[in-house]
Amino acid sequence: MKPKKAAGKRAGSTAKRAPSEPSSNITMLEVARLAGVSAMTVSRALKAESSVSPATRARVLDVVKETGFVPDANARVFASGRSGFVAALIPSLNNSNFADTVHGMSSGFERSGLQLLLGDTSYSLEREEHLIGVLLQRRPEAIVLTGGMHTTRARKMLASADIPIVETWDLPKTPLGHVVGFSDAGAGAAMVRYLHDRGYRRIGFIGGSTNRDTRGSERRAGYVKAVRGLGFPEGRVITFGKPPVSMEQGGEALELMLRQWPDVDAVICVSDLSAFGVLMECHRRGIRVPNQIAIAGFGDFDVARCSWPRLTTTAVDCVGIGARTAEIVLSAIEARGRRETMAPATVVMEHKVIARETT
Amino acid sequence: MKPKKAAGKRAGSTAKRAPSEPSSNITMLEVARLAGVSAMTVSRALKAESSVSPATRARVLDVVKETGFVPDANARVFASGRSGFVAALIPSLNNSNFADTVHGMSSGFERSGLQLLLGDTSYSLEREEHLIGVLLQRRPEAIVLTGGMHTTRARKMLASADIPIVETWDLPKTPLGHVVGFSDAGAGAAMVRYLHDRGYRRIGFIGGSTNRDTRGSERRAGYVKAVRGLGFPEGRVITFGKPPVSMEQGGEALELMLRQWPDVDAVICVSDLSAFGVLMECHRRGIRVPNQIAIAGFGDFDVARCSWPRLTTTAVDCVGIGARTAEIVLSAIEARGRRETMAPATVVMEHKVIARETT
DNA sequence: GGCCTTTATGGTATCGATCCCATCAGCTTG
DNA sequence: CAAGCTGATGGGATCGATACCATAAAGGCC
Repeated sequence: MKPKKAAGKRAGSTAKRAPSEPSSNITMLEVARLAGVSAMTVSRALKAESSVSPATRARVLDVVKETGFVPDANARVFASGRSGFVAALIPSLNNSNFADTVHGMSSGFERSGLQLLLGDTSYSLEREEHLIGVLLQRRPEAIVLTGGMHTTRARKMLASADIPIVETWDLPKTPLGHVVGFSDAGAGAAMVRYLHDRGYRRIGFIGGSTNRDTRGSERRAGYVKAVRGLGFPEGRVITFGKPPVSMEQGGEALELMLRQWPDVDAVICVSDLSAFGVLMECHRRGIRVPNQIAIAGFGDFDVARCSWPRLTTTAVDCVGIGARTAEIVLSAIEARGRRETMAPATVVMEHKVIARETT
Repeated sequence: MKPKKAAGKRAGSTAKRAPSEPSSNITMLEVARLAGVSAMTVSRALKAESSVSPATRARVLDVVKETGFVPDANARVFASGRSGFVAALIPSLNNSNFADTVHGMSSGFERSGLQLLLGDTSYSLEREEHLIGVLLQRRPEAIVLTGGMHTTRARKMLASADIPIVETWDLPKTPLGHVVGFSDAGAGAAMVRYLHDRGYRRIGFIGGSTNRDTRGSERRAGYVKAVRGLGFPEGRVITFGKPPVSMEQGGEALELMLRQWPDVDAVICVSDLSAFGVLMECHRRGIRVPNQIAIAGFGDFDVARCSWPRLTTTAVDCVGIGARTAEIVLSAIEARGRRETMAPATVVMEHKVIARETT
């Protein structure tokens, strides 16, 4: 009744497996048997740099090819203690900026064999907390977060997970670990200064109505501070819609802006998407851009580079954020392999105003 | 020397673990010991619907909370034979249409506890093949592909994996399993007919220069066939750039189109992105849209809905593709749980022309 | 040629949770 | 009140690959 491991036929054990067990039941032991070696040797033959004689390796790889054996990563993880996963949480997959960062990361992990385990928080801290709980069960070797705002429980879970953490896009005041980000407030302020230099004086801001998007709120805060610094006591801020603010909402926000401050001569938008919405709405209303109103966005999306007229925006190296994050994760994991702990790194990325035709 | 499982102190075993082993070493057995029950009871207490007395469950959950115990999904997978993963391969994360489909899927899986394991093929069949090999090692319970084109080796791997397969977005002639897609050729043809009905006669097509994007090629094929059907022997096709064709490339393609066929009165673009590029280029050149040239896109991206003038396009329910795919995957997995095999399903989604201001 | 080092390989325990089966207490039922 | 049933719980085996250690074989050196 008890098929021990030495048994050649393993079919008997399938009766005890879960219903979803695939019928193709080729294991490393089976491959080993067919190649006339031990399971250990098969394991080594499948690793690139381990010590197996060329003849043995060839024989094993032949059998692997014949049988179509695919090693079970779950068993590997279980035995080796290394999951090969890096968990990454982003506010939205459907955002070119974050997609670029994901791309930068995944390119960076390509050679190391690490695999991204993605989670989409929909800009919600509760969803982030939930996803952290779920993803940590997979025992990722590191975790990458977007932003520096997290629930208390999330922070607790992250702390006890005891893995390298990278917070991206923001520059949190009390980082959980490593940081690769930039100053949104600085970006907001820089755009105000740029517009002021170009002669604009009645500068408004259009953004989301809640603080769900902390990066957007920071940009707004930077705007407000800069405007005050220039001697205009009051910011002309229109907050509209739940983040992320869409193109359409940008157009609607312009309506509100013009009603409240008809004399506005420049509008900074929380992202290029809303800026584009504003621009198109201006076309519809026959408002000349930039003569009557100047428009600036954020993010240097394709649509900003290609619109007519081309949108002035703030560019951040989104792919670079991902690439730097991957580098840090790799170093941290490597350090851990040497039983060392990598000192928390903070990488501040640049943001720069890209002056185009709308200002 | 051999600490058997009955031993209370488990610290001795850590010396044998891999270097990356987290120091927080709380296992289910540890929780069980602290709660004064068996590991099995802890396991049951953590599952919602299993038979544990309320008192015991409460005691166990208390200990879980205190210790911050996070169950190891890898061990669970290993013991239960169910990975809880569904692998999904998409051509590009940085595409609103595919991101929508991913969103539809992940919403559909939300309640079942299945987790998406995403791979980005960059429109490359070789990368797809590679990713299939990598992802299958994680023993996903189902795999979702985009399109019906796959390498021979990929097909072989998928067949021997013996899990439910869903091909999305296309309608492959020889499906690997289930299908949730629509007819790109039909969409291309429908747009030609629509433009013809509106009185346009010299209709051109702008798309990518290779067949990497099979969906784009299908749309083009549908266009060519429809144009011939209307009695115009030659299509006016500009192929430009490697897919996915960007906004900027759309503008450049217009240049080529006008040089080769200056009399073109309508342009169908392989996607809204290139259509938008064409539209903006028209603005730059002072070409009136739709009076001098009509423009149609594909995909009903935000930018089409919001541009000035608004872009005529073909809408497909991208989120719906994901949602239906999730339903099918869930049914197939459930059927497999009953040791049945679900008959291959084919869901044909609708596509419809959204007439707007550019035509 | 004997001794030591290096290389190739096998044996065995092990990771942590779950499955199957056994058991036992407390109830119901005729 | 015995027999049968249901619900709660524990025991032990198990999933598949890898770490560690042992050992055999091959080669180098004086």
